[in-house]
Amino acid sequence: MPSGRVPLALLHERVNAWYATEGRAHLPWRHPDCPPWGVFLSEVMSQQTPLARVEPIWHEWMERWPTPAALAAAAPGEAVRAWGRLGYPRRALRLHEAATAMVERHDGQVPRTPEELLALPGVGAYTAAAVSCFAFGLPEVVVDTNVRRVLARTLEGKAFPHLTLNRAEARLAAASMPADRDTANTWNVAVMELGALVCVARGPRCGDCPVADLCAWNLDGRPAYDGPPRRGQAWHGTDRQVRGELLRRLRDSVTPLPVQALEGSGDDPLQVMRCLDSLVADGLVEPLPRRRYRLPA
DNA sequence: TACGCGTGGCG
DNA sequence: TCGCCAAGCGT
Repeated sequence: MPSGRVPLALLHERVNAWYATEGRAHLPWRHPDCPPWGVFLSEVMSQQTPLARVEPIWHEWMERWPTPAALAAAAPGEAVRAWGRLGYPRRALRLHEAATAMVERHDGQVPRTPEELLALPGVGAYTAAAVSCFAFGLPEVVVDTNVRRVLARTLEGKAFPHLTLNRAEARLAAASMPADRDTANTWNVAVMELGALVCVARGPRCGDCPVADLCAWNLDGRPAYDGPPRRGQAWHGTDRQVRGELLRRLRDSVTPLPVQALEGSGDDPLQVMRCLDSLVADGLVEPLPRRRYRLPA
């Protein structure tokens, strides 16, 4: 439960002022001339992915596919190939599908409202709100992992939020929004940035924080996290690893690969074939006659 | 609601 | 070293 003791107006003022001087204004999708399509791309690419890895891929995509129509005209497999090692490659496929939907339903434009954005593949509550706000200036409630952590600490005095975003937390985020539209738009990006640069998960830099003297967690002596265990993500020997290796081989080949060239993608042959089937089912891989495979044309 | 989904860097 | 974490989404 929020303490109700943190003065929100002061919180907004401090965080927004901090962002004006310390925020990464050089990020290309934050440039005033960046089109909504560039913002849209950056948001999908940034899902569960550090920005440092996103930036070079973003530049390549914007040069190659500067509009939704340009991407929609390409083969989906080319989007998967250009995705490189960004991770979660289904996002590349969904971007291609979203671009197609923009051409068919939105006159080739990125839609403006959260409702329209939510209807696009690969767009959830966070991305819809972020694009509405950052590309079009609508004061939506933008809640990502950074915002959740900052609010958990400053308002609730906890080291980390719950494992999953629940209704009470969404209410808290909405209630913590500035009433003024311009202030709200800056707040959305500024509080995210504070979580990304200062109020980080491990080793928070409270000495550099503009609201350390208001933060319930800091004022309470930064008590350790005492909630349920935060489950890690298995990797070695998992389907994820095998799928990643299969896709890496297919990305690196200009021509279709025979199944023999893919068999060594894991230690368990049955697992490799199961993963290959799952990639086909996901639309990330296209099967050809004579047991050959390629990225979808 | 809980889980599966890539990849790589950092403490 | 190795587990944790990163501008989440779909089922």
